[in-house]
Amino acid sequence: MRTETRKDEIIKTSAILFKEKGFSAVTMRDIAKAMGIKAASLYNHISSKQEILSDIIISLAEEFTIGMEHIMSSKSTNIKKLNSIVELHVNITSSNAYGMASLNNDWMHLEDNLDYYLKLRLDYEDNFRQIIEQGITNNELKKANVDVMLFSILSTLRSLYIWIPNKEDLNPPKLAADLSYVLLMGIIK
Amino acid sequence: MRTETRKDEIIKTSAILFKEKGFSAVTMRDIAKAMGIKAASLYNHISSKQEILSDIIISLAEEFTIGMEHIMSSKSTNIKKLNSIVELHVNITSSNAYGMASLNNDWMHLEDNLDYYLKLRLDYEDNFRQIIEQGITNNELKKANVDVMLFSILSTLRSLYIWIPNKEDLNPPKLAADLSYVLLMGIIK
DNA sequence: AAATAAAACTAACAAGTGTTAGTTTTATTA
DNA sequence: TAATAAAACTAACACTTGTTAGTTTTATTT
Repeated sequence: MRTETRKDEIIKTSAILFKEKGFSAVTMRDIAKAMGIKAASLYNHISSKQEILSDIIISLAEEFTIGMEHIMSSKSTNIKKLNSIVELHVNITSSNAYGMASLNNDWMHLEDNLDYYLKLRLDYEDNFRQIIEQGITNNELKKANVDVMLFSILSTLRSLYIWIPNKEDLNPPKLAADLSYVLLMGIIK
Repeated sequence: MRTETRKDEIIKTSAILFKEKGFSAVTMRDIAKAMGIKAASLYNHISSKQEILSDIIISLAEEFTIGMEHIMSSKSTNIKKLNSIVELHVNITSSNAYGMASLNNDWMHLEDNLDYYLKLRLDYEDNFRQIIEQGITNNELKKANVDVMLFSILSTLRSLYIWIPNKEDLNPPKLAADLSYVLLMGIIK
């Protein structure tokens, strides 16, 4: 179990601040103050403000990519795959809700890693769409507008970071189950 | 039909830039350059950068409030009310997708109007929740987790601004119908 | 205890920030 | 056409930004 470095603490603290005000509105002096040190001292551990953002976002994007690869290579029904995607989002978001805010809102401020991030995101969405399409082909899913289905589920999952920190008594498996139910079965009786 | 003032143009241009990079990352010089003038000239029409943001967000928030008031006072079924909410979001978002980005991502940078905005948002959510609860009471809706239902629908509707500008051939009534179907009926056959 | 490494500090920089004051140009009205 | 109003301009301000250089303090290792 890797012990937490000072750099990890900086990234964690930054993520909290980034979620509150966004990357651009948080200064190095804000981050330093939150850690009880001076801004210049941060540079003993990180090389730039940009690196902090990049670390937060890319590590999360790669977590999603790995999770999706597992799901794609599994031999389950498409509905079960959708359930797994919901679980993936709930799990990642509940262990790092602050970082998810940056992933969602500040990805455009990536510099060196912007193209890489965009590729990971596009691949993820393509896999997601494929699962839905196969679900329709296999008569598991309704023959409705694929893009609307994809957009609707994905935007709910992407917004989880707004919601999760407020649930004090968070039970990830239960939340995933409730969410899957509503997203897949709808709300009409 | 009110003709567009220079101030309106500034707000429109700003909203486009705010959507791209967020309020904090856009400078008065960026806005001016996009309009082909100098930053100082903006101040003949607006009193501060803050005022631009406030105008964008508050006018939209009030549109939603008015729309919700109409829906609440109508004597339709709760399912029809939910359909109307979907339409409300699709209509407002398709006529001002750029502004919706600020409403969603930059509300925390409001100063004088922050409390007012938060009150409008809270009232809106309370009305939305009430419709869902009454729908369950009346046996129109499934007896599932109310917060999950609310969160799931609302976060999809709030994310519409990301999606709508990409649909070149946008047909708002059809989009609203497709969305309502997926959100209310689910995707499982 | 001496030597080394880690992590903080102070001081400063060059560039960029929102905004103001005062002036000139352009468009509208009398 | 003269007077007025609208909208642009230049120049500058006080402050904040990310970051660097060089130094001192604190902690770890030999």
